[in-house]
Amino acid sequence: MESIKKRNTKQKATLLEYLKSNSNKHLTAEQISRDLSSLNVSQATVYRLLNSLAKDGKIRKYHIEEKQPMCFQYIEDSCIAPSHYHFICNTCEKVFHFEDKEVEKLKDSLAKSQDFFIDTDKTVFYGTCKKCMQGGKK
Amino acid sequence: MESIKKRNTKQKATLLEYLKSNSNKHLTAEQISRDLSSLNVSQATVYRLLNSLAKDGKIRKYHIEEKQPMCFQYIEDSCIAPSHYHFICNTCEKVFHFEDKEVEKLKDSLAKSQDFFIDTDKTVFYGTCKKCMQGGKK
DNA sequence: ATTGGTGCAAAGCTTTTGCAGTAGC
DNA sequence: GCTACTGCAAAAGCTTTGCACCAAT
Repeated sequence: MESIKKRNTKQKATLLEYLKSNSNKHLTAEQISRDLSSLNVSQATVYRLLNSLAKDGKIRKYHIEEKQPMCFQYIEDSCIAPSHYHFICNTCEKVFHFEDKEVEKLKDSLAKSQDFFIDTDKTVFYGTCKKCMQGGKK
Repeated sequence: MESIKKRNTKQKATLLEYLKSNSNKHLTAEQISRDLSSLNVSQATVYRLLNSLAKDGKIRKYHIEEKQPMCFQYIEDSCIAPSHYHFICNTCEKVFHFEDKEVEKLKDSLAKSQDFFIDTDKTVFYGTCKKCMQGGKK
């Protein structure tokens, strides 16, 4: 099935390098495109590459609450069994990293009872962080 | 702050009735608009009402598939704690609904250890379903 | 030399908005 | 009678796509 041979282009290399060095951020396609336009990567190519990489599991593609645009983030090569998970606060939109053994339990439970194999690297938890819960802003 | 007095219009009543009788489904704005067009509710009004109701917490607004359109669902007056969660298979992209007590445990655990209050309505689990796991990926 | 990738601009889709008319209170 | 709400259509915002050219293998 994997008959289509992919080529290594400068644009792809540029994008990957950019994503790797910004792997701690959540970037929109528009943001990425803006930053790469000076490096000779067109907007259309950015979109095409992002979709392609997401399909290959090289980057993560997701929505951050309410806002329309998709966000992308590079997935580290090394972490096959990620030791941490992601949580995004709906209010302040900050991204938190956490570790919790209950996540693994949930994973096992679902594998048994539902036959779902959760990819915790792609799953992002949404909710409210302590600060926003207390501050109680909009 | 709540100084703006809201009016009860026929359009709003029509939409709410429609959403209530379809509270088990995940509806896109486009779908809703299509169904209500014959009942004299315009598309613009549907969008305005959906946003308004979501802001008031009467309905739930979220992205389910990777695809663009937002989905909406009526929030039952009685049930504050929804009983099911969502899981999307990365391979076949189907959406699954499931119930699992471990999710609640995880929620409690994180509330205690991390001070994160997970909104399981908005959190979508990603992974691979049984069928795709067996069938081998595309 | 093949043929996948790229750039450009146009098209596509979903959602929002300006404005004038309408209807709720 | 106010003025929030609605309908219409136009506009906006994000993403995809057709086509001709370019470049990786």
